[in-house]
Amino acid sequence: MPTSSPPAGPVSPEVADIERALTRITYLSTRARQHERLMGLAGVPLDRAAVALLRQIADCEPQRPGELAHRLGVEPSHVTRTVQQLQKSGHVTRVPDPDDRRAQRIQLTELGRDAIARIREAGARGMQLALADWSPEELGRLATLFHRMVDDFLAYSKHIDDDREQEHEPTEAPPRGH
Amino acid sequence: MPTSSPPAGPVSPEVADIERALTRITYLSTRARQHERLMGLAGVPLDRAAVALLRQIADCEPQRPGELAHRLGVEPSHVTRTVQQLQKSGHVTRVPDPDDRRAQRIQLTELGRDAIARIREAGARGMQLALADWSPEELGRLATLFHRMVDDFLAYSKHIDDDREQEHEPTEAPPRGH
DNA sequence: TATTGTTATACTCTATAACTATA
DNA sequence: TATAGTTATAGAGTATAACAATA
Repeated sequence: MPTSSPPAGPVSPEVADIERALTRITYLSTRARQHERLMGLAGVPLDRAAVALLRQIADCEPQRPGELAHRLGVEPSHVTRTVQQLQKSGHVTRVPDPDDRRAQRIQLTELGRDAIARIREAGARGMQLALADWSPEELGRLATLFHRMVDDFLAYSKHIDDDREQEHEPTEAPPRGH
Repeated sequence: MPTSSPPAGPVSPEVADIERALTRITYLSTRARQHERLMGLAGVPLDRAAVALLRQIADCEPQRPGELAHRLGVEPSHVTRTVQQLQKSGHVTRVPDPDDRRAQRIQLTELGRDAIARIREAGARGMQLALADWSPEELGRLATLFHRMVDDFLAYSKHIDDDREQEHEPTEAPPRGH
């Protein structure tokens, strides 16, 4: 089994460019300073872990902890911990899962809903200022392309995970090819 | 001095959309699992902190530790620590700064140069696969817009920092306009 | 027995504070 | 005295491992 797969073909310069830009902005935007600035603007005192989780909950609630962990790409124990904090601070509540008594679904409170709205608003407002020179058409094009890129990344990532799962599971059907 | 600044105007839906997509991909791409996968593909055993620093060094070498810290948005002590690791592992060396004997500039070794090339290649290759359906024109448009977005973010961020500095420093010249 | 979630623990990454050396 | 860097320390964020409860 070849561990370090050999180069398989050239990479387009555009993609290489995107890769650099994305890693750069990714690192910068996850620094503590940046986070503090955002929390200051939003008037919300939450740490980074809590914000990431709260965003995910807001996207589709009520959700089970396991589902949240999966979507965020973190371990379930981390979700447990962070949910407990958010519960103490009054940003989320738990409601029993009608289908499975092992689980409890996580739901935003009014405070949590308000917090996430402020955070998103503050973040978007900062971007708006940074991109003040852009025409509405340019912004629209970027939004469309970027959104599509993220969707494709997520789909590809899911695809990879499924493949990896198959490798470890006993194959039910005989493997064909490859 | 108003601490929680009141809403100052509407945010365009496009920008709000970009903000969501960016934070999502940002969080996911900085998870440990994702990093391990990348290192596996690249055949390079480096932790996240080391990779971030190595990328920055590769962008413009040789650089002083303070400059690296500034560009990465981290504290100088973190750079010190990470450079020491990279030096032990043979990815960077230090050369005396001719202009300032307090500092030593950081430079990639052959191993370091190779490592960063592999990492970038592996990252870009993964993206290429995820975006396999895109036409070259679409990729080009995204690359252009995205690159410009990142540049504008950096410029805006610098602008903010400068303003903050001025607030704390005694003004030397009388402030004119704004 | 398998799945879901939690508790306990440890490790990685990064910041803060105190210190050193040169400017 | 101010600046650049380092050392020492601590904290936040997240993973791993062991466990409990329900399916």
